[in-house]
Amino acid sequence: MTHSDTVSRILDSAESLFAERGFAETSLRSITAQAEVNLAAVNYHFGSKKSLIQAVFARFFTPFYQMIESSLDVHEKRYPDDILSVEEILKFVSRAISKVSEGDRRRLAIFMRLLGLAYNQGQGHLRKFLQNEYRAVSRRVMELITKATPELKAEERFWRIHFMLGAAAFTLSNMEHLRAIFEHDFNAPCTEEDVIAMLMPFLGAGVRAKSGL
Amino acid sequence: MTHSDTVSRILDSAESLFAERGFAETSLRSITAQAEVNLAAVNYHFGSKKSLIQAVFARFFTPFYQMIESSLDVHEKRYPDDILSVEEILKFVSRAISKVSEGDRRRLAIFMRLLGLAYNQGQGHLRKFLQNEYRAVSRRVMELITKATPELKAEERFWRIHFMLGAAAFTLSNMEHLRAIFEHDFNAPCTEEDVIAMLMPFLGAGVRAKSGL
DNA sequence: TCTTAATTCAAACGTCTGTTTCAAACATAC
DNA sequence: GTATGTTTGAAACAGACGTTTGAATTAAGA
Repeated sequence: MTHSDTVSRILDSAESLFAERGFAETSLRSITAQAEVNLAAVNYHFGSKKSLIQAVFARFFTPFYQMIESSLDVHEKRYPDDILSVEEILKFVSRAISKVSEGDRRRLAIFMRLLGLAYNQGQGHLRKFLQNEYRAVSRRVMELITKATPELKAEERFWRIHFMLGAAAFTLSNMEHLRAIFEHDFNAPCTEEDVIAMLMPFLGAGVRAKSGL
Repeated sequence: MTHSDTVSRILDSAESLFAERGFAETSLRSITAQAEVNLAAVNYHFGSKKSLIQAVFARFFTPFYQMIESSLDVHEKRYPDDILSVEEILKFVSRAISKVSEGDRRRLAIFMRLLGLAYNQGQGHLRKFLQNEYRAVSRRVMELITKATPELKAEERFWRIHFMLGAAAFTLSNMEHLRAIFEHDFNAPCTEEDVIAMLMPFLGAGVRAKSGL
């Protein structure tokens, strides 16, 4: 068993258990048991539980943000001065998410669940960590949205961006529960892609709503 | 110190600490310390930590749902057969929230934070508890929304209701953080009422968006 | 006032937590 | 093969946790 094998086995187990139970509710012992590695391996390779949590996020978010960056670069090179619509911007984001979680169906749900947890657990440590770590990309997306919604006052745009983030994070992070309820109520299947396809026009119409001020 | 005094002191402390840190991250010792009561009082009066958590929610949600129920009753008696718009339905809900948290500014934030946590912590125990406990009222609101959006297919309405719930729960439960960011970025004050006023048209436009199917 | 029940209190219980220790096993280079 | 640095392993650590106990205190009714 090579070094990186142990590390990634820990990350795999931590990722799924964190998404399933939350951070405080997941013990290092349950992680190392599922990963079939020694308990001490976590502190040896990551230093602490806190650092492990950050490492789990970094493994998710770094390729995600890189994907957005590069696809935006490609687009801007091909169509300079093109102004994207909100829906098109969201498409870039959702495509990046799909690419990152490619192959493993479960990873999309995990990704979103972790995003939701980052905002709701641990007194905001994770939120601050992510904000500092990926400031550049979020700035860039924010500026694109600003260009896409010139009619909005900056203050109102700020809030609407967070309304969008909230609707997306909440829905997608509870995707599994909600889909179960849906399939029970309607006796019909419903894929993640279906939900995302319905989410887009909701968000688009929301940001373009007549001002409430 | 009478019986109910100890009980409500525990509930007060638990409420604010849960909202601040989450459930697993809040110990009974920190709750009883802040409440200035004995540690054993929690298990004596509530039986367990789990029951205490449910009691905290019940104290919040019972008057909240009763407020909605009664105000809807009044309205339907005065204007039978009146079909409410989505915005009007949301007004009923938000007014009920305001009434319940009347007096204490902090309670609105706590209320929402708890709602967000209920969906994101503890493997969904709380979500199920709330769903079972307050099934009647949520059904009633759902039916009103159905009447308000006859053009939507039932499946799409299901998801849009949850998109709304998500945007509201996420935004309002992170209200304190978001307001801090806002006031830093814009050097301008921003009240809870301002945010809610901006949230309404966003949600209204979202549910009325052209179908994405 | 005496009795009885309800409540508070300090202390302890057993269990689980993240972390540390240090020897054993491993890999790598000379 | 020996020496060196890296990784694993079993065990133990100290501390925090929710819960229980049983005696002390308070409140209430007859």
